Amino acid sequence: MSRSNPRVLSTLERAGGFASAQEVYRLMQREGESIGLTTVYRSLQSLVNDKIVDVLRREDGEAIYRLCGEAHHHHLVCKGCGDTVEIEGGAIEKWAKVMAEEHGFREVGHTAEIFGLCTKC
Amino acid sequence: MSRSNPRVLSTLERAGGFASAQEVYRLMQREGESIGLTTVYRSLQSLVNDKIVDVLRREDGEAIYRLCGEAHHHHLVCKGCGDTVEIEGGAIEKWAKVMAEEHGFREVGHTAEIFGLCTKC
DNA sequence: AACGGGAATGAAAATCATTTTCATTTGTGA
DNA sequence: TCACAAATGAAAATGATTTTCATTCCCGTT
Repeated sequence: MSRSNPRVLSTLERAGGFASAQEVYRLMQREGESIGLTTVYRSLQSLVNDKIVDVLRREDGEAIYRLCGEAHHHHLVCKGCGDTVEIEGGAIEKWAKVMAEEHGFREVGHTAEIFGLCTKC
Repeated sequence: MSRSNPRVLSTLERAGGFASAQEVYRLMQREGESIGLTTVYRSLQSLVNDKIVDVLRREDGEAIYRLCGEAHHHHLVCKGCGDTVEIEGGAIEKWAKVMAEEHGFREVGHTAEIFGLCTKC
Protein backbone atom coordinates (compact mmCIF):
# COMPACT_ATOMS: atom_id res chain seq x y z
CA MET A 1 0.00 0.00 0.00
CA SER A 2 1.15 3.50 -0.61
CA ARG A 3 0.09 6.60 1.17
CA SER A 4 -1.11 9.66 -0.68
CA ASN A 5 1.39 12.21 -1.81
CA PRO A 6 0.24 15.41 -0.08
CA ARG A 7 0.95 17.55 -3.12
CA VAL A 8 -1.69 15.60 -5.04
CA LEU A 9 -4.37 16.44 -2.52
CA SER A 10 -3.27 20.04 -2.41
CA THR A 11 -3.43 20.25 -6.21
CA LEU A 12 -6.88 18.70 -6.29
CA GLU A 13 -7.98 21.34 -3.80
CA ARG A 14 -6.49 24.10 -5.90
CA ALA A 15 -8.28 22.69 -8.95
CA GLY A 16 -11.56 23.52 -7.30
CA GLY A 17 -11.88 20.16 -5.60
CA PHE A 18 -12.88 18.49 -8.84
CA ALA A 19 -10.59 17.04 -11.51
CA SER A 20 -9.48 13.90 -13.33
CA ALA A 21 -6.17 12.18 -12.63
CA GLN A 22 -4.79 13.38 -15.93
CA GLU A 23 -5.80 16.92 -15.14
CA VAL A 24 -4.20 16.84 -11.72
CA TYR A 25 -1.05 15.51 -13.35
CA ARG A 26 -0.97 18.17 -16.07
CA LEU A 27 -1.65 20.85 -13.50
CA MET A 28 1.26 19.71 -11.36
CA GLN A 29 3.53 19.59 -14.38
CA ARG A 30 2.60 23.10 -15.38
CA GLU A 31 3.33 24.28 -11.86
CA GLY A 32 6.77 22.77 -12.09
CA GLU A 33 6.15 19.94 -9.62
CA SER A 34 8.17 16.85 -10.32
CA ILE A 35 5.83 13.87 -10.06
CA GLY A 36 4.98 10.80 -12.09
CA LEU A 37 1.57 9.98 -13.46
CA THR A 38 1.66 6.69 -11.61
CA THR A 39 2.02 8.45 -8.31
CA VAL A 40 -0.90 10.71 -9.08
CA TYR A 41 -3.10 7.70 -9.76
CA ARG A 42 -1.92 5.91 -6.66
CA SER A 43 -2.40 8.94 -4.47
CA LEU A 44 -5.90 9.57 -5.73
CA GLN A 45 -6.84 5.96 -5.19
CA SER A 46 -5.47 6.06 -1.70
CA LEU A 47 -7.48 9.19 -1.01
CA VAL A 48 -10.56 7.38 -2.24
CA ASN A 49 -9.85 4.47 0.10
CA ASP A 50 -9.50 6.87 2.97
CA LYS A 51 -12.80 8.41 1.94
CA ILE A 52 -11.17 11.80 1.54
CA VAL A 53 -12.30 12.03 -2.07
CA ASP A 54 -15.16 10.58 -4.12
CA VAL A 55 -14.94 9.19 -7.63
CA LEU A 56 -17.44 10.07 -10.29
CA ARG A 57 -17.50 9.49 -14.03
CA ARG A 58 -17.61 11.98 -16.84
CA GLU A 59 -19.89 11.16 -19.75
CA ASP A 60 -16.87 9.96 -21.70
CA GLY A 61 -16.02 7.50 -18.94
CA GLU A 62 -13.04 9.34 -17.50
CA ALA A 63 -12.90 9.18 -13.71
CA ILE A 64 -13.06 12.46 -11.88
CA TYR A 65 -12.12 12.92 -8.26
CA ARG A 66 -14.01 15.18 -5.95
CA LEU A 67 -13.07 16.31 -2.48
CA CYS A 68 -15.51 14.95 0.07
CA GLY A 69 -17.09 17.14 2.64
CA GLU A 70 -18.22 19.35 -0.14
CA ALA A 71 -21.90 19.85 0.21
CA HIS A 72 -23.23 16.68 -1.39
CA HIS A 73 -25.24 17.39 -4.49
CA HIS A 74 -26.34 15.89 -7.76
CA HIS A 75 -26.24 16.96 -11.36
CA LEU A 76 -28.68 17.84 -14.07
CA VAL A 77 -26.74 17.48 -17.31
CA CYS A 78 -27.74 18.66 -20.76
CA LYS A 79 -27.25 16.02 -23.45
CA GLY A 80 -27.03 18.76 -26.04
CA CYS A 81 -24.50 21.27 -24.78
CA GLY A 82 -23.11 19.47 -21.75
CA ASP A 83 -24.16 22.26 -19.44
CA THR A 84 -24.46 21.12 -15.85
CA VAL A 85 -26.67 22.37 -13.08
CA GLU A 86 -26.10 21.38 -9.49
CA ILE A 87 -29.26 20.32 -7.79
CA GLU A 88 -30.08 19.18 -4.34
CA GLY A 89 -31.38 15.71 -3.68
CA GLY A 90 -32.93 15.34 -0.28
CA ALA A 91 -35.43 12.89 -1.72
CA ILE A 92 -32.61 10.68 -2.96
CA GLU A 93 -30.78 10.60 0.34
CA LYS A 94 -33.91 9.39 2.02
CA TRP A 95 -34.67 6.85 -0.69
CA ALA A 96 -31.13 5.45 -0.57
CA LYS A 97 -31.28 5.13 3.18
CA VAL A 98 -34.61 3.35 3.19
CA MET A 99 -33.70 0.95 0.37
CA ALA A 100 -30.37 0.11 1.99
CA GLU A 101 -31.95 -0.63 5.33
CA GLU A 102 -34.63 -2.72 3.71
CA HIS A 103 -31.92 -5.00 2.31
CA GLY A 104 -29.57 -4.88 5.25
CA PHE A 105 -26.84 -2.90 3.51
CA ARG A 106 -24.29 -0.91 5.52
CA GLU A 107 -21.94 1.94 4.63
CA VAL A 108 -24.06 3.03 1.75
CA GLY A 109 -23.38 5.72 -0.77
CA HIS A 110 -25.19 6.53 -3.96
CA THR A 111 -25.02 8.25 -7.31
CA ALA A 112 -27.87 9.94 -9.08
CA GLU A 113 -27.85 12.09 -12.16
CA ILE A 114 -30.53 13.46 -14.40
CA PHE A 115 -29.92 14.18 -18.05
CA GLY A 116 -32.02 15.78 -20.71
CA LEU A 117 -32.16 18.74 -23.05
CA CYS A 118 -31.89 22.20 -21.56
CA THR A 119 -33.97 25.18 -22.65
CA LYS A 120 -31.35 26.31 -25.18
CA CYS A 121 -30.94 22.95 -26.90
CA MET B 1 -23.49 7.46 -41.17
CA SER B 2 -24.36 3.82 -40.83
CA ARG B 3 -27.65 2.31 -39.89
CA SER B 4 -27.96 -0.18 -37.06
CA ASN B 5 -27.50 -3.83 -37.79
CA PRO B 6 -30.81 -5.38 -36.66
CA ARG B 7 -29.09 -8.38 -35.12
CA VAL B 8 -27.37 -6.08 -32.66
CA LEU B 9 -30.65 -4.72 -31.38
CA SER B 10 -32.12 -8.18 -31.22
CA THR B 11 -29.14 -9.39 -29.22
CA LEU B 12 -29.35 -6.48 -26.82
CA GLU B 13 -32.99 -7.39 -26.27
CA ARG B 14 -32.12 -10.99 -25.63
CA ALA B 15 -29.45 -9.88 -23.15
CA GLY B 16 -32.18 -8.50 -20.95
CA GLY B 17 -32.09 -5.09 -22.56
CA PHE B 18 -28.92 -4.19 -20.71
CA ALA B 19 -25.33 -4.86 -21.78
CA SER B 20 -22.01 -3.34 -22.81
CA ALA B 21 -20.79 -3.33 -26.40
CA GLN B 22 -18.22 -5.98 -25.58
CA GLU B 23 -20.88 -8.17 -24.01
CA VAL B 24 -23.18 -7.86 -26.99
CA TYR B 25 -20.27 -8.77 -29.22
CA ARG B 26 -19.26 -11.82 -27.15
CA LEU B 27 -22.87 -12.93 -26.98
CA MET B 28 -23.22 -12.78 -30.75
CA GLN B 29 -19.98 -14.67 -31.20
CA ARG B 30 -21.11 -17.41 -28.86
CA GLU B 31 -24.34 -17.66 -30.78
CA GLY B 32 -22.42 -18.14 -33.97
CA GLU B 33 -23.30 -14.80 -35.52
CA SER B 34 -20.67 -13.45 -37.83
CA ILE B 35 -20.15 -9.81 -36.97
CA GLY B 36 -17.26 -7.48 -36.23
CA LEU B 37 -16.75 -5.55 -33.04
CA THR B 38 -16.67 -2.33 -35.04
CA THR B 39 -20.13 -2.97 -36.38
CA VAL B 40 -21.45 -3.64 -32.90
CA TYR B 41 -20.09 -0.32 -31.71
CA ARG B 42 -21.44 1.51 -34.73
CA SER B 43 -24.87 -0.08 -34.42
CA LEU B 44 -25.16 0.72 -30.75
CA GLN B 45 -24.17 4.30 -31.37
CA SER B 46 -26.71 4.60 -34.11
CA LEU B 47 -29.37 3.18 -31.80
CA VAL B 48 -28.41 5.81 -29.25
CA ASN B 49 -28.75 8.55 -31.85
CA ASP B 50 -32.17 7.25 -32.76
CA LYS B 51 -33.05 7.25 -29.06
CA ILE B 52 -33.83 3.56 -29.15
CA VAL B 53 -31.29 2.85 -26.44
CA ASP B 54 -29.77 4.82 -23.56
CA VAL B 55 -26.13 4.83 -22.54
CA LEU B 56 -25.08 4.54 -18.93
CA ARG B 57 -21.72 3.97 -17.28
CA ARG B 58 -20.61 1.14 -15.06
CA GLU B 59 -18.50 2.02 -12.04
CA ASP B 60 -15.41 0.97 -13.98
CA GLY B 61 -16.25 3.39 -16.76
CA GLU B 62 -17.44 0.87 -19.33
CA ALA B 63 -20.44 2.07 -21.31
CA ILE B 64 -23.57 -0.01 -21.03
CA TYR B 65 -26.51 0.21 -23.37
CA ARG B 66 -30.05 -0.09 -22.21
CA LEU B 67 -33.18 -0.50 -24.27
CA CYS B 68 -35.50 2.41 -23.74
CA GLY B 69 -39.01 1.71 -22.62
CA GLU B 70 -37.93 -1.24 -20.50
CA ALA B 71 -39.55 -1.44 -17.11
CA HIS B 72 -37.22 0.97 -15.42
CA HIS B 73 -35.50 -0.02 -12.20
CA HIS B 74 -32.42 0.73 -10.13
CA HIS B 75 -29.66 -1.21 -8.46
CA LEU B 76 -28.36 -1.80 -4.99
CA VAL B 77 -24.80 -3.05 -5.42
CA CYS B 78 -22.55 -4.61 -2.81
CA LYS B 79 -19.05 -3.16 -2.79
CA GLY B 80 -17.75 -6.36 -1.24
CA CYS B 81 -19.08 -9.22 -3.34
CA GLY B 82 -20.61 -7.35 -6.26
CA ASP B 83 -24.02 -8.82 -5.59
CA THR B 84 -26.80 -6.75 -7.12
CA VAL B 85 -30.38 -6.30 -6.04
CA GLU B 86 -32.94 -4.68 -8.27
CA ILE B 87 -34.97 -2.11 -6.45
CA GLU B 88 -37.77 0.12 -7.43
CA GLY B 89 -37.39 3.86 -7.39
CA GLY B 90 -40.67 5.66 -7.54
CA ALA B 91 -39.22 8.40 -5.39
CA ILE B 92 -36.45 8.97 -7.89
CA GLU B 93 -38.75 9.18 -10.88
CA LYS B 94 -40.70 11.89 -9.15
CA TRP B 95 -37.57 13.71 -8.04
CA ALA B 96 -36.10 13.62 -11.54
CA LYS B 97 -39.30 14.90 -13.04
CA VAL B 98 -39.64 17.77 -10.60
CA MET B 99 -35.99 18.80 -10.88
CA ALA B 100 -36.09 18.69 -14.67
CA GLU B 101 -39.22 20.80 -14.86
CA GLU B 102 -37.82 23.28 -12.40
CA HIS B 103 -34.91 23.90 -14.77
CA GLY B 104 -36.83 23.63 -18.01
CA PHE B 105 -35.22 20.39 -19.17
CA ARG B 106 -36.97 18.17 -21.70
CA GLU B 107 -36.55 14.52 -22.68
CA VAL B 108 -35.09 13.64 -19.34
CA GLY B 109 -33.71 10.36 -18.18
CA HIS B 110 -31.75 9.55 -15.07
CA THR B 111 -29.47 7.11 -13.36
CA ALA B 112 -29.41 6.24 -9.70
CA GLU B 113 -27.53 3.52 -7.93
CA ILE B 114 -26.92 2.73 -4.31
CA PHE B 115 -23.83 0.90 -3.18
CA GLY B 116 -22.74 -0.40 0.19
CA LEU B 117 -21.90 -3.60 2.03
CA CYS B 118 -24.44 -6.40 2.06
CA THR B 119 -25.27 -8.54 5.08
CA LYS B 120 -22.70 -11.18 4.10
CA CYS B 121 -19.78 -8.82 3.61
C1' DA C 1 28.37 6.70 10.22
C1' DA C 2 27.13 2.42 7.98
C1' DC C 3 23.32 -1.02 7.52
C1' DG C 4 18.86 -3.10 6.43
C1' DG C 5 14.23 -3.29 5.22
C1' DG C 6 10.04 -1.51 4.02
C1' DA C 7 7.59 2.29 1.70
C1' DA C 8 7.41 5.48 -2.15
C1' DT C 9 8.45 6.61 -6.74
C1' DG C 10 8.27 6.68 -11.72
C1' DA C 11 9.53 4.94 -16.43
C1' DA C 12 8.06 1.76 -19.38
C1' DA C 13 5.15 -1.91 -20.72
C1' DA C 14 0.65 -4.08 -20.45
C1' DT C 15 -4.51 -3.74 -20.51
C1' DC C 16 -8.81 -2.62 -22.15
C1' DA C 17 -12.55 -0.13 -24.10
C1' DT C 18 -13.40 2.63 -27.82
C1' DT C 19 -12.46 5.04 -32.23
C1' DT C 20 -10.36 5.60 -36.62
C1' DT C 21 -8.56 4.11 -41.02
C1' DC C 22 -8.99 1.96 -45.06
C1' DA C 23 -9.69 -1.57 -48.23
C1' DT C 24 -13.31 -4.81 -49.44
C1' DT C 25 -18.00 -6.37 -50.02
C1' DT C 26 -22.83 -5.69 -50.67
C1' DG C 27 -27.04 -3.65 -52.33
C1' DT C 28 -29.57 -0.79 -55.33
C1' DG C 29 -30.99 2.17 -58.79
C1' DA C 30 -29.94 3.66 -63.63
C1' DT D 1 -24.39 -4.98 -66.45
C1' DC D 2 -22.37 -0.64 -64.38
C1' DA D 3 -21.49 2.60 -60.97
C1' DC D 4 -21.79 4.42 -56.66
C1' DA D 5 -23.11 4.81 -51.95
C1' DA D 6 -23.62 2.40 -47.73
C1' DA D 7 -22.12 -1.34 -44.72
C1' DT D 8 -18.62 -4.17 -42.93
C1' DG D 9 -14.60 -5.68 -40.40
C1' DA D 10 -9.53 -6.31 -39.71
C1' DA D 11 -5.99 -3.92 -38.08
C1' DA D 12 -3.92 0.14 -36.22
C1' DA D 13 -4.42 4.22 -33.31
C1' DT D 14 -5.92 6.44 -29.07
C1' DG D 15 -6.39 7.35 -24.32
C1' DA D 16 -7.18 6.28 -19.63
C1' DT D 17 -5.76 3.30 -16.19
C1' DT D 18 -3.02 -0.49 -14.13
C1' DT D 19 0.91 -3.37 -13.56
C1' DT D 20 5.78 -4.44 -13.35
C1' DC D 21 10.01 -3.75 -11.66
C1' DA D 22 14.14 -1.55 -10.58
C1' DT D 23 15.63 2.46 -8.02
C1' DT D 24 15.50 5.80 -4.40
C1' DC D 25 14.14 7.51 0.00
C1' DC D 26 13.25 7.23 4.94
C1' DC D 27 14.05 5.68 9.52
C1' DG D 28 15.15 3.19 13.21
C1' DT D 29 19.04 0.07 14.76
C1' DT D 30 23.85 -1.35 15.45
